Amino acid sequence: MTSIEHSPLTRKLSAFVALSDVELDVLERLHQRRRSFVAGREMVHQGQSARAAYILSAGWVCSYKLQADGTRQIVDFQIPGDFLGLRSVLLRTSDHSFEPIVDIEAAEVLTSDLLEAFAQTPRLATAILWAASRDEAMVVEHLVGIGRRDADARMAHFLLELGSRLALVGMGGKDGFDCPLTQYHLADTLGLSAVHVNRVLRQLRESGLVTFRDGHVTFHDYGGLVELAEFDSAYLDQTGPLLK
Amino acid sequence: MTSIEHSPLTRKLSAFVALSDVELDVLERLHQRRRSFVAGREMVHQGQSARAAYILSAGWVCSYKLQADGTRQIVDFQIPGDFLGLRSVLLRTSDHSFEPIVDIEAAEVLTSDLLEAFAQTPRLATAILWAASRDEAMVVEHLVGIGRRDADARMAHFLLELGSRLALVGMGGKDGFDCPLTQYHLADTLGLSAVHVNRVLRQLRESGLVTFRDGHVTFHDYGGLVELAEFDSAYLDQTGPLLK
DNA sequence: CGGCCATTTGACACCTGTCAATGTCTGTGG
DNA sequence: CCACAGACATTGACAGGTGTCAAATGGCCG
Repeated sequence: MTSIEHSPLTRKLSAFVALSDVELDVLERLHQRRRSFVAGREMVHQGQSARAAYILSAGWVCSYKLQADGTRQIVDFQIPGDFLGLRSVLLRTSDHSFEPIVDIEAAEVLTSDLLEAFAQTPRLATAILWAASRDEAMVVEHLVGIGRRDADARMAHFLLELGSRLALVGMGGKDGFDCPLTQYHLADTLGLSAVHVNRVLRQLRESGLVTFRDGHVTFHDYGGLVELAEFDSAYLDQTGPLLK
Repeated sequence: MTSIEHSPLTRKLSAFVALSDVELDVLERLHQRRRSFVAGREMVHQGQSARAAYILSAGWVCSYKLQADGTRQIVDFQIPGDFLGLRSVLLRTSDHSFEPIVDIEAAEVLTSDLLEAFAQTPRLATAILWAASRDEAMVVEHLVGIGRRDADARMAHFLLELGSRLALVGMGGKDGFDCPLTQYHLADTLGLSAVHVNRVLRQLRESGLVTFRDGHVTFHDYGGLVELAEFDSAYLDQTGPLLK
């Protein structure tokens, strides 16, 4: 049905697996229970046990961990088409907080509905688990970035990864994308101070590589960025293990 | 059967879920296909698609990613009782390499055997997935450590976490544990240089907190270390979501 | 207009990396 | 038994990347 306009999640999964009409239908039905959250107010606090998962349909969210000394480390961002708290419902775990960066729209998915959908359409289950697995690969890549790349490469890599993810749901391309993040978000993501983030951004801009300004990221020299970041999108692109 | 001596994995899972005799039996049967690997020789190279998973029964392994510039980032360690490449077989993903740190003993688990075991004993499946989920939480905590802790706290946190994990399989306690890692391993894990690792270790030793020497870690002031690292073992201890 | 927030910039300190040399131990071969 | 090579650990000197502190700028909104 509605082959005209699909949800971002559908769009993303379809890029990797050809889903049947039945599967598409089940997938769309997971989006029924719509909810909204306002920017800035924590959706889930770390340690709180999750009741449901969400499929983000509009807006950006970040997941992070707070430390006793007040600093925070952003672990990941969720953009339209991403699951939010998937693991937390399958197994209560994943002890971090979620905060909408802008006002968001999300579909609430009850554990029971999800399991039922999985039972009905195993290929859909595999596709969703593939997506979850890809999220994990991103966390690992994030770890590598913080551990072994200097600030410039880290920033470049982050922007490239974000661009690729957004492109997958039609929200950007090799020329750039809209981005509601502040430099503080970038700092908490990359393990830098906000001041240094600003310096790095200036340097990347003055090198003619990329501009981050007024809520928009513009790639001026995509190839140059890729080289600086040693960006290899294999961990994002891999066509699923399931294309049977 | 053999209620006398269980495998480390059994021991670990039993700390969180009371497994029935049937479940214990299925679990032990997963250990039938024994294999050995020698220290230093890469078991799996990143990008290579995995045929099977392993349950480590003796020895230490590390999983890491190599970068184009030759540096490496260790993502995680596997100690006895840990799964190795579990995700890689369920879904081909998790693009990193594995290397035994010492000679190891492992049980090879074919995907089919694993799925069959899961089908037979759902509670066992949940327990194993819980363990996998805990591994993920450790990666996240690792990320936080590299991003937001200074070298001293990072080292302290790492040693404490390792100690807790080992204690769970009877290989250490609050006084210390045997540890085959070199300072280079620590450096590649914590995102530091080997030289700086040495400085940090010296400082921790001279502060009377912990000694790392001759393959053994000795906690001299456990409470002090916990405070320095802001170590909160909640993400390790959480009793499963499944104790029904 | 007057706060408030994000951004920007400069000065300075310090944590950490790099380079280079030395020490220790182990295993190997003469 | 000794000489030697190789791996790991240790140390010092120095440079540089990043954090911190402080202040100025600019946009947005009540």
